[in-house]
Amino acid sequence: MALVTHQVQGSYASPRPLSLKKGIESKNFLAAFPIVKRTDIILLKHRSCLWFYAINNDLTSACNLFDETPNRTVYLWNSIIRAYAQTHSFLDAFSLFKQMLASETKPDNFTFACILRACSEKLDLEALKLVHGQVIVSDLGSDSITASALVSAYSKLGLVDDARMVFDGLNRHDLVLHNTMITGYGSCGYWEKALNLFIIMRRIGYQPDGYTVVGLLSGLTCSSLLEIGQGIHGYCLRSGFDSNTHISSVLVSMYTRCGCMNSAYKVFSGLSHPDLVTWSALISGFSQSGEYHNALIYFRKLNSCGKKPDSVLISILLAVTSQLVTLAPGVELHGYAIRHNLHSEVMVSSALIDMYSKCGFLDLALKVFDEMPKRNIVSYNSVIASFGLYGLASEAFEVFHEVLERGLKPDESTFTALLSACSHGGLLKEGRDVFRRMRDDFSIEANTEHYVHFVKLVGMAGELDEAYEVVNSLGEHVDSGIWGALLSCCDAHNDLKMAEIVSQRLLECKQERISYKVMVSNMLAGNGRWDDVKKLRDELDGVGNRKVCGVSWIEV
DNA sequence: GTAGGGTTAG
Repeated sequence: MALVTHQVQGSYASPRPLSLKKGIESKNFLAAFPIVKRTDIILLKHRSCLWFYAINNDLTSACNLFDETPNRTVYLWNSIIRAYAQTHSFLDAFSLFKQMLASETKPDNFTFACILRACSEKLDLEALKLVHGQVIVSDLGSDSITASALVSAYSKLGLVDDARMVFDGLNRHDLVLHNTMITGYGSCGYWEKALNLFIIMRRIGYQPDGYTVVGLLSGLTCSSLLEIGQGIHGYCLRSGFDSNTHISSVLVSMYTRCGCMNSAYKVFSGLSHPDLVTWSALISGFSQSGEYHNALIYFRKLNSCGKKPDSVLISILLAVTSQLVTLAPGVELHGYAIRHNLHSEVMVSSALIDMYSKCGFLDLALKVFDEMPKRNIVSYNSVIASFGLYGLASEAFEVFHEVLERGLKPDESTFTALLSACSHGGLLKEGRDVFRRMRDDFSIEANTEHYVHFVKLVGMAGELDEAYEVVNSLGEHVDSGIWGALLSCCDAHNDLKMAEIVSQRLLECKQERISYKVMVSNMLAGNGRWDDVKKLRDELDGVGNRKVCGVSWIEV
């Protein structure tokens, strides 16, 4: 009772009992008990019962027992805080932590580890900084358990430099700290830094374990890093890690990202008992490499093994069905999600919005969006993209304003969706404004997709010189897709002169593509420049691409 | 105290 009457301070509410996600069956209770040999039976009884209640979805009893315990040890505080944190009742966990700070019992390194994890899971940087301050006040800044929790928390919030500062502030680094820092680098995309730290770790004499290889593998995201991934895979085989499903899933995922589906499949088929995550990694791999039918085939195989999809796999499959523009399986998945109470999960709903809008049912997509109990930036992005897809740019902007009103932070995809909407809707002024605000107000640097949409927007509006200047300002290493966008604008406006300039630039950048040549060839033909068409035809002949030479080829 | 699959971006 007393626990519920604790003061509400700041935004932290009083703890309330909630069900635990992963309860342990009662029958395992006795087997899991430690052997009792010593004195403080009452305390031990409280401690054990509290633990028993906590793991059996009975936080009310756990709370009551906690309140009744006269001398609350650190262990007891940690147990109850952990119980709330594990059910994602973060406000309750924080509230208890504050009460603990005010009590006679001071938090130890395990309390901080638990509360720091809660900060990162809640993506609460403000709380993380406050707790970090408390760590220093408590003189636990050099403790390896607290430090690894800090490194992990900062990394999960994308603040890998802050994580490194914590790491560097320690005199001695154990294996877990190295692993945590390597994982931080890997998950933030700094594969080189991860490898450098790995090399240092090896020099010190640490033997890499499963956590180390997972951390390293997670940083390998493109085909140029395939060789490094293969090297790490070799190490896994030599170390006998290949039967570990965690590591296998990461290997499948790494090979997929590196564009090597054959190797991904080999890793998967080498497992005698792949679990749901490994199956999902494979199916996602097929989806990402455009093998949508294989994705569905392996989903059926998974079903025949008696395994049932969870919300992640449903989201993957919905993305597959939206790519295939096949409504029926998408609706079936929606039904399955409803029956298993997964339809309200943000990830599933966002994938449903995308699926319905791509299959031509914007109204159903909006219905899913309206009924979502919780939304995040991805769900907003999905609905902005949906409006854009249907040419409803002003509606897309309305949703964008709602994002800002709700205090959500727009990301790269938000601006891709908005610029795409402007491009489809021909909103030149608004598009220019968004492109500027993205950098000035939201500190997001334009990526290839942003430029493709922006160049198309400006170019299609007839401002070809401006569009050219935008692409030209990007220098030599500009993605050919951006030049391609400009070329299609030249085609739309039949500006052959500009198209030839663009072709020349593509040639200089060694980024010529057959499709671009075909486009220029068609434009030349349209303008009666048959000699130039023939020249292009000969070039294409030379590389065996005569068949792709489009309309102009037939007319020649 | 550290690890797996992830929905949006034509």
